[in-house]
Amino acid sequence: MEPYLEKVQHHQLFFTNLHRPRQPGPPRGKQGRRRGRPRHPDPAPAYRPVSGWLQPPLFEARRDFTRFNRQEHARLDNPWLAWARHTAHRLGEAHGWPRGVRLDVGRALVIVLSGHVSGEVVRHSEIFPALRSRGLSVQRTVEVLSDIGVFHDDRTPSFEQWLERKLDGIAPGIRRDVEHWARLLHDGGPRSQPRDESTVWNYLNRIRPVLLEWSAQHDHLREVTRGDVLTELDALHGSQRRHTLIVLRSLFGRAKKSGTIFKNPTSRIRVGQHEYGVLQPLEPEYVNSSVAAVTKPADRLALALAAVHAARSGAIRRLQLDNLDIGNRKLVIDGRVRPMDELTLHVAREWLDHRRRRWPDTANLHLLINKFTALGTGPVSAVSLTAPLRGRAATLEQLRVDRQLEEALSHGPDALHLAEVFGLDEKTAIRYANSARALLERPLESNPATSPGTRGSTP
DNA sequence: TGCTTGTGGGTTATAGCCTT
DNA sequence: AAGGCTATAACCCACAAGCA
Repeated sequence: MEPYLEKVQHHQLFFTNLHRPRQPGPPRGKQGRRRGRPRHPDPAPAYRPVSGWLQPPLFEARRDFTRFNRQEHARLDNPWLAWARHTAHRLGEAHGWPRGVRLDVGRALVIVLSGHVSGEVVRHSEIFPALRSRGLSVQRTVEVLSDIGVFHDDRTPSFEQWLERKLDGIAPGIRRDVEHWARLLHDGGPRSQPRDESTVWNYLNRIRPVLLEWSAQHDHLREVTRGDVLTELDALHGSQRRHTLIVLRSLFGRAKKSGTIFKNPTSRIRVGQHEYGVLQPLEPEYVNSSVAAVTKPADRLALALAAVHAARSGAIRRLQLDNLDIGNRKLVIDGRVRPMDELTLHVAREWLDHRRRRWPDTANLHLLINKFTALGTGPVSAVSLTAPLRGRAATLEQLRVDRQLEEALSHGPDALHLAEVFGLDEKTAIRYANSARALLERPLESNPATSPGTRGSTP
């Protein structure tokens, strides 16, 4: 055993009792949350907390690691540094960090921990400028520091910064209720589940123009009348109107519950049923253009999964290695077992070969990984999956819709069959079946303007 | 070991559609 | 009716690779 390990193990005991962060914090909704990254300007980078926070000791001066000089300041015998290097080695092995990353983390730890003494914590704001200017990975270093329990994350959560920006300009009396409502949506409460962050973004963005307008006329939500709400709604159409009403209902419902308003001005205003158009099949040339656009093994596999198995991009990202059973030619997508066809089998083999060659040591169990996620254990981001088909008519989602429609057309418009094959909700399956029926009745009529395939793009 | 650099891919914000 | 998911664009970070 290397000499420093003995010291270090002593410290480990000390540490586990005193400084190791508590178990991961309260459950916050769905898995696969993204960890935000610092955003410029540097001094107050944003992030989303993932686990318990350590409180920093009071009155501790902020250190300036940017002046660190290896010759002058390195103290390689510091036991904390030794323990951290040992931990980095362990984490690196476990996650298959490439040589470059391991060396970088090693250098970063020397900078941060050479002068470290017991009881101190290392703040994100202290190390970020020093490591960034030297091109060292802040994220991997933070992983090691967190593991040995000396890291304090002092970044402001990105949600807070976002909320502050969005509440700006709203009259104080209204703002109080809106802020309370938004926080409750985000964090959850005694009788309220925490919502997905994107839901909160959507909600507040949707009604912000309305709130700004009301801020000019009213001081408090209490003064908003049913007439005010109707006026706002009259200016909107379609899904804009639907959503605005739904969100206002959510806001006023909360305000009523907490007693800040007496009467809910949105009650008994009908949202109305959403009219769905007939789903249109994709033109073959759109599909061909997308197929031609994907050249990398991972993208080809994603395309096959969407186009053949009607998998949603979220489901593709979540796929684990053991969801793929090459031997038995089976595939498990979101819990549904599907037989694997020739094409999928082929691109899957291609990808697995590539994956093995490029990241032989990765500890990530997800089927699809990239150079970032190979170092950790999370899924790839949504963007990385959808980017190759950006700007094309046949996106992953469109290919998926097309596949389901095709099944309905070739197998007959049978909702039960669709629900079974693709695991669709009954209502959704009926919608596909209806579209198929409409298309079968008038197969020659096709209007590209209403086709979902043309959404957001100019072919 | 340390420095520079190109770029693949990540984050954020927003609108619209899909699912339950 | 409510909530969640996806596509997209702008912006920019982190990694890999090359070199000294």
